[in-house]
Amino acid sequence: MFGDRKEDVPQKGFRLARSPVDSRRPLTLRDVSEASGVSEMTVSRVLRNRGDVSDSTREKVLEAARMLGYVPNKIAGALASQRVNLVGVVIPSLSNLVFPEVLGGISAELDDTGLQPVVGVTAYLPEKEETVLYEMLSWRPSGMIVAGLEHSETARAMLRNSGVPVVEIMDTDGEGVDSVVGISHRRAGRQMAAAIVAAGYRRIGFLGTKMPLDHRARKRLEGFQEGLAEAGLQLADTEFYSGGSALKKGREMTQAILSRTPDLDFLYYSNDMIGAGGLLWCLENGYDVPRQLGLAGFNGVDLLEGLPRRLATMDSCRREIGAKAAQIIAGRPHSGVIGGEVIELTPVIQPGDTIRRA
Amino acid sequence: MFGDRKEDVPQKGFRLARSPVDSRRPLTLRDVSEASGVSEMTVSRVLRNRGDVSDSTREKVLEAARMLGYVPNKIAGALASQRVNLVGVVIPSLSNLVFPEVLGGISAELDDTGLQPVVGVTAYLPEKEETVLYEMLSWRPSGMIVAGLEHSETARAMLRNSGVPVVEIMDTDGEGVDSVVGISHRRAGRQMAAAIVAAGYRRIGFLGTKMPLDHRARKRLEGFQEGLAEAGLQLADTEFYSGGSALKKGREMTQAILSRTPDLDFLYYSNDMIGAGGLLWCLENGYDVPRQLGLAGFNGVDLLEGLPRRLATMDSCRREIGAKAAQIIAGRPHSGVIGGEVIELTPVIQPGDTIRRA
DNA sequence: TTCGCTTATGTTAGCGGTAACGGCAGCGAA
DNA sequence: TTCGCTGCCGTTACCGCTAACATAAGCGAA
Repeated sequence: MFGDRKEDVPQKGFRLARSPVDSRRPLTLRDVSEASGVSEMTVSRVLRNRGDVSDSTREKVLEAARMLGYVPNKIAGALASQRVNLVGVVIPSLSNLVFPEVLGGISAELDDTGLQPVVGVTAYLPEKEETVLYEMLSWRPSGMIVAGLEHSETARAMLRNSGVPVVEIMDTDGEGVDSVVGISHRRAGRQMAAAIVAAGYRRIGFLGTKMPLDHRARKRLEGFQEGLAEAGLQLADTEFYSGGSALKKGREMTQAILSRTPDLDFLYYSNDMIGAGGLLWCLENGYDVPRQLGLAGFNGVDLLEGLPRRLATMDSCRREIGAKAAQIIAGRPHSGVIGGEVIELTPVIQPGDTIRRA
Repeated sequence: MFGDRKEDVPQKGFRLARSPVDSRRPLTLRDVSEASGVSEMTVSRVLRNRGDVSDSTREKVLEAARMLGYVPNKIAGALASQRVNLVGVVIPSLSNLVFPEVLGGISAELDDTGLQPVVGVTAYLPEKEETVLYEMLSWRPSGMIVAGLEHSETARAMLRNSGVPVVEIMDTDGEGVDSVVGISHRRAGRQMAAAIVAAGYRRIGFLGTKMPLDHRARKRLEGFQEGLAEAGLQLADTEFYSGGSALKKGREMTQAILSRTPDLDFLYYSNDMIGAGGLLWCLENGYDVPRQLGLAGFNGVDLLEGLPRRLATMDSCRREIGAKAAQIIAGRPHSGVIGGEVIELTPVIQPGDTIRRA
């Protein structure tokens, strides 16, 4: 009553600037506690809805907090409680459309768990991935969801030592650090090869973006080749490109490969976007799709629905992968080190209108 | 020498579990300091590259940190230093393609400032925006970049009281809380109207997504109508839709509006994606574009490059907006409350091939 | 030699919260 | 009345790190 301890005793440095009139001083629990006449601890309890507090006190505190416009400091809270409600999500790109969808699945699943995703983008660069992981782990998140299984040894070590649950997503062809949720791209490639061969196509070309670090695309191609090999076939031609508008690249590559190898009867694209470009080009240039020339992409993006003809593709279970990954993180009790689950989802071929019906 | 204080005196609760053999105990500065035989402060200095440390000591410390796989705890660091290297970025959606691009501009600009963007998505919902802002502000970021100027009163208050620099982006038609970087969508609409009228079109229809909360689209439409009014015209018909694949919606809406009002000679779409769908539909159905029927969209997404004909559009300066916003945040000295800048960029019409040449 | 300055390192006191525990009414049962 | 319990709230001791202030050694100049 005769004077609050601490607060009005000028201490040092910037503390001096914190005169009671200075409304720009950041608010703390103490301000709320003084305004409502209870201890900081009680305020903390009210704001976190934890422990017993009488209704009347609760009201007072909430009112004071609202009046002051108090926003709790999670930094302090996290340090004290050793709990952080963040989940790191590391993906190679945001412009690929596929990744925002995975993210959508994660967010939706996390929505009522109190956990919050924080996104980091690697641009397909291993060094960047290391930086992003380091940065994220330094915030001691409750979990990490990382795209792909291929990481530098340093990155793997960081994840392993971090003590937080890790889920590697999108790909199951390989060894994970902890849990894994995804599809087998190798198998996906084989499956598509089988379907194409079964439909009677024989002169098959592959078109992809030149991304040595897109391991999933690479595995798909490898699987595809294996699948062809089983039927005694091999790729008749391939075409790679990088950068730029995928739709446009799809056109250009298609023109290029068909003028180089005119007798191709099927084009397999490493993703739907270039596939769509290819499809548009083929239709404009009078190809009889799918009789004369079959086409297929990969991913099952819903952009395809607006195309003149539905491109054959394969769903890559993106939302579901995100959801499952989030479930694993959310379900894992705090740092209780349980073994890594591996969940392999099975993509389904959507034949569309660009592959001959059996 | 005779025994480390603290560490080997069992204290209480979980501390007991922290035996020296337990390698899963989280590492702290202390571990590194013990391993390298210097004080925690010196380790801290080395890891942050701050203050004078002899080369030999630096080496020792770095070696120890590497050996142990130590990752600094930013939570503690931030609390102690009152500095957080995070910038909150709040956008309505990730699947709109436009927003990842803004984000790209922000990231690129922030890349060598030590600052890191953290993304929050509002799904165009004001309540969700409040939650996201609250959540972000509770981490005391160095700045906030928020899409749009329309926020709930609560949200504006939070931003104002937060004491961090705020940049509202994408839109300059209205009052901002602090700084603003964007384009005038109203003016953009007028400008497009003027161009269309100048090209001789008179029976003009508008097609947009039914999103009452997409204020920028609304302002564009209002500006467009104003522009038409100046020429003594008004919209001949409109069509709205929501949800689903934008490309497909574009087709459906185009078909709908043209069968209802067949004498339209121009269709203005609220974004490029539905515009692209419309373009495909028109071409397939034998419309003579742009002679008989002109088309235009908005945004200037590079997807358009792959279309059979280049859709007329208007660049929305997305990367540049992101870059400028990031510059403001990065350039603002810590919480030095300087006045809010307003930067209005000027979008340029890209006539493409779907509007008659003057 | 002494002073003053620089360089390299350690010590102390928090940052703003929360876990854990303590204390004290109020109240029904023994 | 006494005990034990529950409901409510406060006190204390940190969480892991860094700002600010010692401290100590080395060295050239006065």
